Amino acid sequence: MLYIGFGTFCTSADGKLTTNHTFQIKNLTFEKVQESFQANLRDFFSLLDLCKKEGIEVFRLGSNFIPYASHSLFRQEWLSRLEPYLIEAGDKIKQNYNIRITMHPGQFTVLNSPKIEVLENSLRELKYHFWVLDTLGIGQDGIVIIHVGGIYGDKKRAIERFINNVDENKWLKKRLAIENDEKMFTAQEVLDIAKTLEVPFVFDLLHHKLNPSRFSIEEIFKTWNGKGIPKFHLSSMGKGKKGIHGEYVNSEDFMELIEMLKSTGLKKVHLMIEAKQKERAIKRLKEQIEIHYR
DNA sequence: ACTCGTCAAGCATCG
DNA sequence: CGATGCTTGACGAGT
Repeated sequence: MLYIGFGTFCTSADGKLTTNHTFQIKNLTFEKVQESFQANLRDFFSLLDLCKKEGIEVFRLGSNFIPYASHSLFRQEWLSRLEPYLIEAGDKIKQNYNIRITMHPGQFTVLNSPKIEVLENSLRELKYHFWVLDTLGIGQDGIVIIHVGGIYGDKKRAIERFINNVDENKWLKKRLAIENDEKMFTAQEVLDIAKTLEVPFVFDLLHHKLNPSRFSIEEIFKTWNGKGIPKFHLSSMGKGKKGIHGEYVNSEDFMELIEMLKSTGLKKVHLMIEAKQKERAIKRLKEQIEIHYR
């Protein structure tokens, strides 16, 4: 029997709670940073309460948790001033919640770019994400997920560059995880990279359907050694253009993923539900699954 | 009181 | 070669 723990991210379905409070860069001061951060921290705990109530086992913290933390105008001493709040928050999480915390930097984080400044910015962004999780005292299963990046006219070299850049920054391997995307790098290609680098591979079913390849599902599990319960992304197509996340998740898409996983004999997986209706989508899916299983 | 365009960042694709 | 989509909250300008 396969047990599934569900996950949600960043905000509540009603839009009232978010860990992405921010402001415009032209207004950057420590006071503005602290103001947004405190709002994010407050909503973070409300969201953790919501997860507890709904039986949600994974939460992805928004990248704007500390706005502009990797920007060149952001002073490093500001992080030290926020550190005590994060340590306190981390203790609270450990005491009161049993939840996995992960992060997922935006599309600007590109580790295989041929442009040195893009790579440097990406490393700074990842360093910030790692610092947040480290300071909160999050364990090894607190992964930071990114995509492989661009192709730049030569996919083979783009992959080599990704591998070299991670190898030259070994600290990345502590939390880095990589995901297949809907246009460029297929599940097969990302899985190969993950095996080479010994970082976990996060399989996204919707991306795989838009950008298909052949791969072994058993190989995915091996990449998770020591990095917690294998994590997958599930979403359904929204109306209109392809690639847009739907409001909810179809139980057909869920069943498709489960069929892939079932044969492997795995006991437990984490399923990040990427749907606009967030916890409501999880609730609805759980109700639909009950019907399927009975 | 509201709607609308703009904002740190990268990439590929489309016209 | 310039605009657009990915994604999302804040905010200032305009109505």
